[in-house]
Amino acid sequence: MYTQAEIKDFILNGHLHYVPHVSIDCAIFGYHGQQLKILLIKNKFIKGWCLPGGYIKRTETLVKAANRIVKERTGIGNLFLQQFKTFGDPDRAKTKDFDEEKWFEKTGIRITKKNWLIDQTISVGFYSITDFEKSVPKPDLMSDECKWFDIDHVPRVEFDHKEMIREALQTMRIHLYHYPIGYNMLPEKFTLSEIHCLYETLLGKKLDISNFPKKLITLGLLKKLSEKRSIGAHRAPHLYKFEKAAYDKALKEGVVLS
Amino acid sequence: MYTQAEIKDFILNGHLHYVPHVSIDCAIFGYHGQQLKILLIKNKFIKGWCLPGGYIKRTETLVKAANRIVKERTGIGNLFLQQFKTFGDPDRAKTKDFDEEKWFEKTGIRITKKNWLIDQTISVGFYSITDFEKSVPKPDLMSDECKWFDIDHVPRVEFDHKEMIREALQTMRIHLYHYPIGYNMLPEKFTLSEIHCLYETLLGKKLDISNFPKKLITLGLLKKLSEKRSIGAHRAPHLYKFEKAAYDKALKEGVVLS
DNA sequence: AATTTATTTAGTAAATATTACAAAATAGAA
DNA sequence: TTCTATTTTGTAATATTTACTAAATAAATT
Repeated sequence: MYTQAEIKDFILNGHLHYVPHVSIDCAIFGYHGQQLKILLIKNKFIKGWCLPGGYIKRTETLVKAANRIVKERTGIGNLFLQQFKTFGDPDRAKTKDFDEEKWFEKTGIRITKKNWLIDQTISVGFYSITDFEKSVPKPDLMSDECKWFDIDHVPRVEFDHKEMIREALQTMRIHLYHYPIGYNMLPEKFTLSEIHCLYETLLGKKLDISNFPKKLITLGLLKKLSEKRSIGAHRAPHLYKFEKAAYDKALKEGVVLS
Repeated sequence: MYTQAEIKDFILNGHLHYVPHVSIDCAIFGYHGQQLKILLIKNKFIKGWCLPGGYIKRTETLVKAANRIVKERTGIGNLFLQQFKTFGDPDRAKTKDFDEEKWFEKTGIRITKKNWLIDQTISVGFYSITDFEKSVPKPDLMSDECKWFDIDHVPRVEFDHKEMIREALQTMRIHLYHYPIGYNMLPEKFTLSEIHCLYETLLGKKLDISNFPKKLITLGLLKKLSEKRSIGAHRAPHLYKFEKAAYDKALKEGVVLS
């Protein structure tokens, strides 16, 4: 929990430690098995849900700030992170549902028009991907809930966050098509089934189980290990790992996966 | 020309009209024939060249601000514009070469640490593409030159603008691969040679003259017109235009061109 | 120890797409 | 009419993708 003194200091003096007028919002995608989810938080003072977000410390790079925000919400550090778009419409943060009385009750402060939090803010959107089973969602200073929603059943979200989710998903899928993103989302050693399942979940479509790995192998991205994983009463799958050199080259120069 | 009074007002009161801490930088690509160029400006007070940039008016959307900036530098409005990345390293705007004396001489102001222009700024990068022959480059308030450079012979640039140029080019080429960008850069009616040449210039590589148009035609993106264009002592090429419906669908859903 | 089960993996034929090149078409100039 | 430069169509060779089949095999069951 955050103390009222902490909250008060953030509201009154935050602009000394953070860059005003700029925020970061994170579309944190979670997958597990065949389900793709997104992490949302419920702000205490407005009705709808929001993407987790925050401000940028004056000493931080953008990606470091995004990392911090994602770690605070999920408990997981050093996740794969990518910018997808920056949002800056003058009226993007308008809402009719701000509960002024509740704000005063919780913070003890009547916010003024001069406060740094009130002025127009431009938000840099990042997306990240993680196995949601490994996360421990935690609300932030201004919210009282933080949880995963199926990507097909997102509740009403505030501000321009619906557009953000759409753009994040679209960019993530284009990236997935061009770059071997998997490195950041699979354990060091994994089976062909696991990477196949990951791609199906993220892309939201079926990929032929027999043909899918061939592309990756043809491109030299995967290295077959002699180890196998024994799970269940059936042929044990080989373990693979990414071939670092080919992987980095593909990340840098781009490839085309299906 | 800008008067000293105008410059003074911008320095002292700009934060009332513009969103502080956020700027826009534009990688304006120009093509003509087989040459790809980029528009740079020479700031009066620092040594290297820079991407054209500016601040966002408090009433503007990001894309509207970018449009204004591009129009002010090139004379051309409503160009094709796309965000490519936002840059926010805390030390991104550091330079050793700021000429303080010259600044004072030109503006009559000793800039203080409290001035809105001095504080940390996060910059949203946009790229655009145009036929450079149609442009009339014009320096801005703080610069005395504005001109086109061959993409392979960019001079020393300041700040993180070298990285910006690299990122802009890379994003533009990925977009070109996924979306039929041509609509915004060709006259309404054009020949197959013209669109072929545009793609070769932007991608920086040769595309088979015979095979290239087949893809576009197969995808139903082009509509053959009965008109022809007579240029020179050889077979006159047919004119084509984009098939609006298929084009919009491709823009929305993405396709794969080569 | 043989059989069954579930799944991985290799293999392949057919369909499709790409590439490289050749040839035909044609508008205007000579 | 012939020549020139370029557009446009055609095609054979090659490569890739797709859909499907069959073999392999680890563990469970009989």
